[in-house]
Amino acid sequence: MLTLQNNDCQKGERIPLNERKLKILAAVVEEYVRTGEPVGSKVIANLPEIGVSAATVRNDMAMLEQLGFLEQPHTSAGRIPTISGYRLYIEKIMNPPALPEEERERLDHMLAEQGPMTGELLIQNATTALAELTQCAAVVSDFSPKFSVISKVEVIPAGKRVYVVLLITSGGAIKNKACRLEFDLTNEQLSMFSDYLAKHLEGVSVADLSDERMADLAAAMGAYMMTMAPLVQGICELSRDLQQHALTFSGEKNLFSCEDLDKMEVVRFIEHKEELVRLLDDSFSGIRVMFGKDSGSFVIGNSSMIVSKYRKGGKNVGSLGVIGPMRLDYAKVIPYLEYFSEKITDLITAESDDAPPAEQSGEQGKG
Amino acid sequence: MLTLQNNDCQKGERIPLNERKLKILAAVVEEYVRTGEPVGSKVIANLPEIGVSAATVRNDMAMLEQLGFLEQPHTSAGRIPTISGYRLYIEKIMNPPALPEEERERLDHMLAEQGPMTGELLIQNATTALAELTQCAAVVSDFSPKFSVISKVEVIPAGKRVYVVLLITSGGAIKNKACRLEFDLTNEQLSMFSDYLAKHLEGVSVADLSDERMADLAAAMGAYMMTMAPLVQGICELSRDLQQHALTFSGEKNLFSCEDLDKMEVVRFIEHKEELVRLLDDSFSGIRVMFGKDSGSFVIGNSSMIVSKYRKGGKNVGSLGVIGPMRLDYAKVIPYLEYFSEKITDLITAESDDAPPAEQSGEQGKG
DNA sequence: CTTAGCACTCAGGGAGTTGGAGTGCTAACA
DNA sequence: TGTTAGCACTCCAACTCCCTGAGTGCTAAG
Repeated sequence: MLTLQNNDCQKGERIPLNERKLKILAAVVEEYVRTGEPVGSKVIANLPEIGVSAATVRNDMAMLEQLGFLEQPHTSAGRIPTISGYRLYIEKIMNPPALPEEERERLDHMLAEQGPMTGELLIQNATTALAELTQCAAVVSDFSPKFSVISKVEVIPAGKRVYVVLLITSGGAIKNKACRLEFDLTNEQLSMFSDYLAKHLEGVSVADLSDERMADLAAAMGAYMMTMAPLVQGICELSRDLQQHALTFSGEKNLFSCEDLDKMEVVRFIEHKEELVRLLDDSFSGIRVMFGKDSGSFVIGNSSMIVSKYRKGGKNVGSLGVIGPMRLDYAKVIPYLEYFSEKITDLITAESDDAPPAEQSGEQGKG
Repeated sequence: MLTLQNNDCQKGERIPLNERKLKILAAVVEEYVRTGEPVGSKVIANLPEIGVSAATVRNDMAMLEQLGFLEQPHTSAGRIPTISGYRLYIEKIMNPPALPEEERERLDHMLAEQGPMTGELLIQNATTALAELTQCAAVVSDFSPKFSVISKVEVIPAGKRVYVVLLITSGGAIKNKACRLEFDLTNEQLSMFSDYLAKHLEGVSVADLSDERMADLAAAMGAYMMTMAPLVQGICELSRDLQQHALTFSGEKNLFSCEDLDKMEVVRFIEHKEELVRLLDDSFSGIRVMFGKDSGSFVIGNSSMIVSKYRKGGKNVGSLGVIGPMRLDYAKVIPYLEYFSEKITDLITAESDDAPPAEQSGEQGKG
C-alpha cells in the first residue's frame, strides 16, 4: 500500500527498535510537526502514551540519534527527525485512520463543484482542493491525452485567408489554432482537405502522432502540400501539444507562507515547474514520498513531495502530487492524496465507459 | 505626454523651486533608487552636476522636506523621496532619452519572438518581455475581444451525444467548449441549428452578447430549445468568457526577490490579481503612475504601478502595467512601457487592416 | 533496565558602550 | 542675500558582555 524510496530503510526491519522507541520517534515527529521546535525529552516523557521518565526517553533518543533517525540542531537543543526518521515514521509507524464518511462526502463535493466533470475541470478542482486541504502546493501531471485517440479533425474558415484547425480527442481534449494561408481555399479544396485529414487522422492514437507521421502525411498530399503547409504545420503543433504532460498547479502561495522554506528557492522552483515532470512521471504504484534535495536536485531544500498515481483502464495516466515543507502532517495529507487518486481513477474510468466508441478500439489497438 | 494622478502636484508650478533644488531632488531620487539607502547631503554635494557645498545642499533639502518632497526615516539619517517627491520627479524633472535604434530593435525582437504575431501570443510576449526588462511584475489587461464581432459559430459533433461549440471572433480569439446532450442530433437538426446560430450571431459585436440576448435567441427557437439547451448554455458561457478582460501576468517572482516589498503582501496580491482590473480599466491616455496603497487599497504597500494603454482604431482596448517597488528606475521603465504600448497598437491595428471583412462593419456599426 | 541527580553546553535576549553618519544652527564671508 | 565652514547634537547599528533557561550526557543508586 505504501511504497517508499528505500535508500537506507531496508535495514529498518533488523534495527533493534522496541515498541517504546518507535513510539518515541513517532512522538518526536508529531510534536515537531506540530510546533516546529526541536523536541526535548521532558515533553515526550509527559505524554500519556509514554510511561517512562525523561531520563529513559533521553537514553532512547540518544540511540535513535545514533541510528540516524533523529538529530540535534545544537548540543543543548531538543531533537528533530532526520529524513530517515520521517521515512521510518511514514512507512512503519504512523497509521492514519480511514477517512470518515462525512469527510469523503466533503471531498467529493470539492471535486465535483460545478456539476458533472469534464477531464480538465476535474483536474483543476483536484489541485485546488488538495492545495486548500493540505495548505501546500499541489500539482497534477496529466498524461492521459497521450492514451486517447483523435476523434475529430476540422478545418474551419475564420476570415480572409485564416483557417482554424481543430483537434478533438476521445479523452475530451480540444485544441485549436488559427493558421494563415497565402491564398483562400475554394470550398472544394477545403472539403477535400478535410476529408483527407479525417481519413488519415481520426481514430489514430495521439501517441502515434509523431512528427515523422505528420511529415509522411504532408508528403502524400503532393501537389496540395504547398498551399496547405501552414495547416499541416498547425496540426503538428497541436498534436505535439497533446502529447505533452499537462501540468496543473495550485497553492503556490502556501509555499511562501511557509516558514521552513527559503523564499528564493520557492521562486526558482515555481519558475521551473516543468522539471517536476521528471519526478512525477516515474512509473510506480501506490504512494511515494520524496525529500528535499534528496531526490534529484531541483526540489526546494527543506521540502518534501508526496506523489500518487491515478489510472484509467489499468494504466497510469497521471500523477497527483503535494509539495510542502518536510515538516508536514503526513498522516493527514497521505489519506487525502490516496482518496483523490482513487476518486479520479473512478471518475475518468466511468466517463470513458460512458462514451466508448473511438476510444476502446483505439486504445486496445495500441496497448 | 505624461499624465499623472494629480493629488497635490497641481501647485507644483507655483512652488518656489529653483533649478538647483530640482536637481537635488532628482539626485536624491536617483541615488535612492540606485542604493536603497537614505541619501545624505555629502553624497549629493559630491556629484559633479551639483556645484555647491554640503551645507547648501542641507539647506535645500530641509526646504524640500518642508514642502513634502523628501522625508527622513529618523533624525540622523539621510533623506528619501516621498510619494509627492517621486511624482514631481517623474512629472517635471526626469527626462529619459529616446530609446536608441538598436534598443528598439531588440525590443521588437522580444515581441515577435516566434515569427508573426497572433493577438494572444503578442500579449504573452509583451508581458514576458516587460517583466524581463524591468525586473518587475508585468500585467496586460486585454479587453479587445469586447470590441470585436463574432465571425464564426460552429457546432461540431465530437462523440456520442457530445458536441463542441466553437466561437471565433474577428479579433482572432477562439473559444470552445464541449457540451453533452440528452440525445444525438440528426444531421438535419445539426445543420438547421448551425444555420440558425450563424444567422443570428455572426457579425454581432461581442459587447452585445448579453445574457438577455442569448435568452431571446433561445426563446425564439421554440420547440428545439429543449434539446439544444446545453449548447445554448455553452455558447452563453463562451460569450461571457470573451467579454471578460483577459489578464496576462508575468514576473511575479521578481516581486519576491524585491527587498522593499513585504512577502506576505505580495502573496495576497498575486492571489487577487482580478482586483487589478479596476485599476487597469480606467480610461485615460498616456501614462499613469500609481503609488502603494495610495490608489485603492489592494496594491502592495511599498509598491508602485505604471500603466499605459494600447489602442485599436483609436479606442483603448487594453492596458499594459508594470508593478514594482516604489524605488523603481522610472526613467528606464517608462520609456519601455511607452514603446511597447505604441508597438502593440501598431501591430494589432496592422493585423486588423489585413483582415477587415467582418471587423470594420461591425466595429463601426457599434462605436 | 529505569531513574534521580548533577555538571556541562549553548542559543537567545537584554543592557551597556561605542562609532559614525548625518543633521540643524550659527557666524563669517562674498 | 546666498553660500560656506564649523560645531554640537542625535540616533541607529553594531558590538561586547552577561545571564538565563532549556536540554543534554553521564553516573550511581534503586
